[in-house]
Amino acid sequence: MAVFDVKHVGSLSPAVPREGAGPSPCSACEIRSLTICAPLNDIEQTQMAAIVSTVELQSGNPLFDEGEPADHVFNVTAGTVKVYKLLPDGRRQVTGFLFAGDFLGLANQETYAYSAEAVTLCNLCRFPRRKLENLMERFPRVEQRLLNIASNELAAAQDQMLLLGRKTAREKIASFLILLARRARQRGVNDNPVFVPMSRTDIGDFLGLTTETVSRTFTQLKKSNLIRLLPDSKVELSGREDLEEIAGGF
Amino acid sequence: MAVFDVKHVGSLSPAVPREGAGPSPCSACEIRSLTICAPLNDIEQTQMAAIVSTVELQSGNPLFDEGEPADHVFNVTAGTVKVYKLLPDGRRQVTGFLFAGDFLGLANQETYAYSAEAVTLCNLCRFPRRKLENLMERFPRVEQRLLNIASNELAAAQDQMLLLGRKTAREKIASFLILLARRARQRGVNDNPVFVPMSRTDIGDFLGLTTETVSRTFTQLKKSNLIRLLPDSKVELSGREDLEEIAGGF
DNA sequence: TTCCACGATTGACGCAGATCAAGGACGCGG
DNA sequence: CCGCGTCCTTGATCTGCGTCAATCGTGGAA
Repeated sequence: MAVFDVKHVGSLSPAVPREGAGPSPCSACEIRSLTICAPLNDIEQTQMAAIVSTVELQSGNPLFDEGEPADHVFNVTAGTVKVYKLLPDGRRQVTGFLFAGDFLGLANQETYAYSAEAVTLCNLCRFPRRKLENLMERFPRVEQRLLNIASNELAAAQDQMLLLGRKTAREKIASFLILLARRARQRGVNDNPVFVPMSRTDIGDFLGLTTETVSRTFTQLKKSNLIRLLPDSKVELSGREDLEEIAGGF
Repeated sequence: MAVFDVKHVGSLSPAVPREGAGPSPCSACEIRSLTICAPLNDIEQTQMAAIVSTVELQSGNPLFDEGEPADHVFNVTAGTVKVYKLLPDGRRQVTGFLFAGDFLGLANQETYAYSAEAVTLCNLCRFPRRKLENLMERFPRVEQRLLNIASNELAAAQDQMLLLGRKTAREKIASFLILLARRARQRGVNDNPVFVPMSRTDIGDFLGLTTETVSRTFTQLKKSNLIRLLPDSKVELSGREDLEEIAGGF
């Protein structure tokens, strides 16, 4: 059973003809500067468009699971995705949340090293890995971009290790809120109040805490007048300076 | 004050002439297959040799500190290096231990995102970052190799997040010993008993534990007859199967 | 509107690992 | 050979967070 819909948008793809004969939708992509496509010129972009399809994923549905053949890589264009790893007994570690512009699926083994699942309704661009690799041989700038992305992710992973290994629950939650705000700002989205679409359980699994501790810590920060919990999963960072301080200057 | 010695070994470097007129020392490099130099042909290797210098670093000395201009990248050729990040109050998270063949210094900001320090007496190859970047433009295989390395590090970082966020002290220590053994085997080094050159404090800072807990957990594994502590920082993995089981199949 | 299911919150209690505090082992310099 | 510093180990105690258990709030279905 397919849990997501796929549309082929590439001009070379016969599957689902797009309307009209205009330029590929990629040329109108509003978040291109955030994506793997950022460094492409018009000609290169056309060739990328030829191998891309789009995926819509309902909240809670898996994109892929750890251990599956890593046949595709993705770029999130809308919504929020979580990626996570599991221990044999079911303990979960969310290793990241991905937003519009973020890339995922990088794997140099033949299988995905982690699972990915939609936190909200999502749209993604999907690239067959083989075809993207061929394209990279011809367009080294894509490879450079990918290396750049990987370097950034590595730096973020190290920050996260510092958080997981050495920060208290209060520091973890403060860091998390500041992180979400920064990522929102990067995307040009309102960063205060910040949109927090994921559940307490997901937040706990990201920060190495339980849902109860996440909830209690939110309450505690609320009582300290550092945050306010607003409707629609929004959190106002009332004391952003203090939160940054608590987060430990990362 | 310089805390490490540098020798220029490149044939184009006038600094310290090497003996004789033979091929560059890189051609005799015994661990090339593990390094960034693995994919190079003879011509490319000569050009890499032209920009490399070697560094010897005494145990305990810093290679670079977080925040310094990231002017060089390195390949460890002998010994063990630790990389770590600090919180403002001094809490430390060791994000990795590096052995012969491992690459470090990748940064797309202008400064290092972490500090690096010798755990044992070390030898490293040092490449000026600018020059390596120029070389990468001409030899895409180096860039591919670097992307490959970054992907591997990313996968390792995700494993480590799972460990830090969700494993118990016993599981962490078991995972750590198995990790060291696997890395030793990769290098073609004896993996049982495994050489554990780093201090209990360093291990604790890597696993998100205190030195006391590390020590107690070693004792506990010893009493369970899963390991034996041998002289010269060696640990025999007497119950390797069980350790793998405890580690949680990573 | 009511009912139901699921996530969030709060409380009571327990425990894994941190903290505080002594020793012990070992290597190194004199 | 001794003295000293550093790292390791072990013990006693403490505590932050996990666990277990209700209860609350909310949104969607009928």
